[in-house]
Amino acid sequence: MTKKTTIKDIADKLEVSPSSVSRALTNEPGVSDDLRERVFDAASRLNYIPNSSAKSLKTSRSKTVGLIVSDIRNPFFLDFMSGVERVLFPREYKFIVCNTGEDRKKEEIYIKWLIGQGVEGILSSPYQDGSNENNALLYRRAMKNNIPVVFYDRLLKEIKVIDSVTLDNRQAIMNGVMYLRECGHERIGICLHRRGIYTIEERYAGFLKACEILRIEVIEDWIIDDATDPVEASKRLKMILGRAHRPTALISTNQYINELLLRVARELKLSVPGELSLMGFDDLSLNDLVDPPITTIRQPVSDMGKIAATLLMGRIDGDSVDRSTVVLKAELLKRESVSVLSGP
Amino acid sequence: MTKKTTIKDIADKLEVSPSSVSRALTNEPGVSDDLRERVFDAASRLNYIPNSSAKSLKTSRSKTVGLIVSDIRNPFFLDFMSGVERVLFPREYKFIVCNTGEDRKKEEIYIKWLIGQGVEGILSSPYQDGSNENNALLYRRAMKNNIPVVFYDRLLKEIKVIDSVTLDNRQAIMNGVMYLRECGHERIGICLHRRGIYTIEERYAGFLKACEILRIEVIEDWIIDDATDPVEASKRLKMILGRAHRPTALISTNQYINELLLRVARELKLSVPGELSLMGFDDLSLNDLVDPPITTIRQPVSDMGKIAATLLMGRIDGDSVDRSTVVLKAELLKRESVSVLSGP
DNA sequence: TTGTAAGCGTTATCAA
DNA sequence: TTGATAACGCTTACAA
Repeated sequence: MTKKTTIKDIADKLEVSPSSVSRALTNEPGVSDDLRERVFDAASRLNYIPNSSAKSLKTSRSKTVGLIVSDIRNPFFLDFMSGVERVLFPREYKFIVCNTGEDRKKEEIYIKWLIGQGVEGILSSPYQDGSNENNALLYRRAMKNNIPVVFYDRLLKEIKVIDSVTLDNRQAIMNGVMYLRECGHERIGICLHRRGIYTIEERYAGFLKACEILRIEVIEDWIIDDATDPVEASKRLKMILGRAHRPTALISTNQYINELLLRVARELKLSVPGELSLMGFDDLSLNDLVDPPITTIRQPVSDMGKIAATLLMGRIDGDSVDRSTVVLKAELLKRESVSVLSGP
Repeated sequence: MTKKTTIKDIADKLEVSPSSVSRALTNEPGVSDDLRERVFDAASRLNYIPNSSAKSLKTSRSKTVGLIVSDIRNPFFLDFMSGVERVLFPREYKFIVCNTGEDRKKEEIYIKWLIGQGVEGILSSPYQDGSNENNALLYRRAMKNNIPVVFYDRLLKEIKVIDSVTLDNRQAIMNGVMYLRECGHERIGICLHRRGIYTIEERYAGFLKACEILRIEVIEDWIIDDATDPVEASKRLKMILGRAHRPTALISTNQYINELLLRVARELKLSVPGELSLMGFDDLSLNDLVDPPITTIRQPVSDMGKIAATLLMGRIDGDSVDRSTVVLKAELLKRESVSVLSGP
């Protein structure tokens, strides 16, 4: 095991002072070209790698941001992260991924750790459960400590000072319901992933609103309000679909549910869309290779990532514009899992 | 903007020395229960968050590891990361995700940055292109600096001292080819994602080996050796499949290719598996909802993550056992995209 | 049990 | 243009 090279090693080797080496390395003015060159040369020969702990301790700038994700297994984050990375990397910012797994405590641990790490900003999809428990306090504290936060995908309603990028979830579902209505569907159910989560609540609200406008009767029983346990959710779904009076169309609220719905339909040997229409949420490229290709509400996820990262970079650069709340539009990909009903 | 609370603030408030506060906070012995309690109390009232830069500068332990991934958009990493996270989080280790996007230069930048960050270990799926360019030197340097490295998914052949977890890629493809042979297929093509990549080369070698053993003729023309550009690859595939003498079965080497193959078959209106059999690689849960459900070679990805992380933790704890090279077995999920050919 | 002081690797201020 | 020195926030001998 060799010791790591430090500025001091370079200084000793060149018989100059550490401060000159530092100046040379950071491209500060006030170093002769000759010395600068010799420093760079020695640095590369000695395999010098700057110690970011020391650097960030001294300058309190770490070129690092935190990315808090609610569930890393959700394909959503693949696209989101790649959007984020595309804006961060060219600016030499790195990001630390923190997976909270929808656990408030974990989120808390991570926020504190990120602040302690000296990140210059935080991108977060915050957690909030049915009982309104959340980490608003911690996000406020980060802001107070001059660490800008940008929320993406989800909001914390009580915080009115944090930039955000979200989807127009209500409108997205409303468009979906309207499309179903156009296709003749009046018996519509919805499968919510989990109550309390911002996006899910918004999507649910959009559903209710659309039903109201279109005078579609909302059947309590056709609303699955928790699909975190797929086995339980399947059971309920099967019960609902097993009855004579059953929905002709089901709306999903994320990619997990898309699959769940499809599987249940298969198990029940219900033909899709013949006997049951399905509308998905979140598009995976496989969704149109599925049997049948699923009509899906698609979010511009990668754009969301780029915008969130861009907002954050702006704040780090000291933009003092008003709070930005970007709301993106969803797109309805009409494929074949929704049937056109002829008569009533 | 408020200033962050430091140990010194707590010390001042309590009128004790910073060292006592430090001892209390880190649960070191030699502090009275009374003082410890008061310290914790003050820390929480002052919203104290330890500064990890200072801590890691001093102790050179950061409780952080680096995770280098070759392409963050590959669903593989979802499962892999969640496996990693499951072993790291309980041990209070965090991980920094570095996406190299199959770019040697980016990988280099990240490795250096990780070392500079003071990570205690690195999990990496290293890049190596056709011309054998890679960052072996840097990984060696990390090891020399006492930063253990564990390779997963891919290896660098010239490095014989680094722990690894990989799939038995050759056997995986060999089993696939054997299965095709059992089903009566003798005209088999393969679509490689990109030459030079360790896993792809291994899978290709497995293919050749199986063909040799089973006396299957290898038709050069039926080997797509670069599918990084899907448009180009589609064209070639269409040419091959458009001819009278064409393969009856095609093997894929990752999830991207699975989709590509399926799409091409659709465009050509070739029925699968009637006119063309398809064997996928890497399983996505959607693969069995696709039309037709795809027979797929599945890797135990999440296990790979757990094992890689466990090996790394072991090294960090100072295990000085010999190099571990864990090789995992793939599983062949027989679904419906492979037909059984009756006669010749 | 508590305090003092040095030092981790940098950068920034000031003086030479 | 260069060098000495202090400081960032923390830990850790060692002394009290």
